[in-house]
Amino acid sequence: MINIKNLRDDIDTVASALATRGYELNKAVFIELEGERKVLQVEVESLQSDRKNLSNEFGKLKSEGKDTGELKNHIDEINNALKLNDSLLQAILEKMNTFLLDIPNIPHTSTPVGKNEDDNVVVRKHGDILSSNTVDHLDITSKIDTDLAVKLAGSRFAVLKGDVAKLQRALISLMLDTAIKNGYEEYYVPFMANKDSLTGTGQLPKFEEDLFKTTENLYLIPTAEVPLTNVHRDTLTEIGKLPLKLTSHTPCFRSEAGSYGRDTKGLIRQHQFEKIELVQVTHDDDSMNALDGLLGNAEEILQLLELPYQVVELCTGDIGFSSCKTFDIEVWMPSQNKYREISSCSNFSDFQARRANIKVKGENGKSFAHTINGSALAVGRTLIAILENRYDGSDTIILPKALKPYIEDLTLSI
RNA sequence: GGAGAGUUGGCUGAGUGGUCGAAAGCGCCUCCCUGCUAAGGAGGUAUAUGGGUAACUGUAUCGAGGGUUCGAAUCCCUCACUCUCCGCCA
Repeated sequence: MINIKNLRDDIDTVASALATRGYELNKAVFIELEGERKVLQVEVESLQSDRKNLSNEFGKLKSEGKDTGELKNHIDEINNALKLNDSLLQAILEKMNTFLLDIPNIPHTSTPVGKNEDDNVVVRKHGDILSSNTVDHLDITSKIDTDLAVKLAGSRFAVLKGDVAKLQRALISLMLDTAIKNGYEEYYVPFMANKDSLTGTGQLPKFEEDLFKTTENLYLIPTAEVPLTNVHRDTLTEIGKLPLKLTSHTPCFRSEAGSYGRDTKGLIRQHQFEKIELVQVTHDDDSMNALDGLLGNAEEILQLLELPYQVVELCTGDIGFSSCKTFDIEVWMPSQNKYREISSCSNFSDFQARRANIKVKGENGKSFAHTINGSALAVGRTLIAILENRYDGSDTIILPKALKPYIEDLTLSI
């Protein structure tokens, strides 16, 4: 949620910043709602004040045994006016809240201006593309079985078997241990989240259709960002204890509504996938620094796994709803002959903190924290990147040395 | 699933119709005292938000929502959550 004060103070600046990300702020609606709000709020509060004073007087008269009839009539009038104005005010406030919840974060000034992903900026490339493989991961190994998953659940699921299932487990361990080494505390969290949590991180109310909802009014988490960030919902943290660094491995569940026909084959886009998430809660001065650090933590995994990748700075038209600044990491996918997203690292500034009430206590009082997160990494995509980049036509794949502590035999049967 | 108890400020915890934004203690801040430390003394210390250039001042908030009442932390109803016991269960 953006700060309503920014809208009151300088709506034109906010509107033009939001326009760069393709959001058209309805200035007329805001100005009208704000004008009505002000008048009604002043009226309601003044009536409440009157009632309070007169009620005290009423109590006095009563205790002195004096007549209260006239006073009661007066109070009744005030109450009637109050009831009317208050219901009008509540309606306005609700409209205003809906209006505010719909507004995305304001892009950071450093975010390149652009319309869509074509305007994203490649920041750096790492690792040489050595593979000349053109074979897709499903054709490389029968140990990723999507037909079987259709029987068990439906499309956009996968069954992993034998060595490939074991590889996934090894990757998870490597990623978690690397995160812990980099100072993140490991969490095991619920894979379902309530409405408050999902509103806190920004998935609700606007993106409910992207989520799986259970019969118990809980939602399956679309990313560990949700539980990890909400660990600190409604908390006040001493500035000296920042940054808070959390990590968790969880499955992620996404309905992929509206992505029909995209990436229908293989592990790229699934209803369920494993991910290691990094989350940081920082002071507002420090969040861009922290984002760089977190991005480096994610890149480290790709370097350990010897996978070629590039870092892309997303433009204003492509950053997510809650983000003010995002770097994507894209890994080389030989069968597609292009880089594909394997991590997305974002600074949310105080957007989530404001929704989730995450505060910092410093020398100059209390302020909203800044939250940052990123994947390190999406495990399914990492797995197929390893298979595809290391496939040489034989019936085995030699795994990168970094996995040695987690898998006894680096020669994988496919 | 059955029965019961509970939800008050950063924390513990009092408070059954008005003078309660709320006792007390802890914690925290400032000052005093004491050669350090510990102990002691005085004062201060919730959040959100409106109006105002400001000084200042209004309002709301005792889990959430509704009701009764001139007036609700307090009475009534609904809901959420937490805990205990029983049952079931990995």
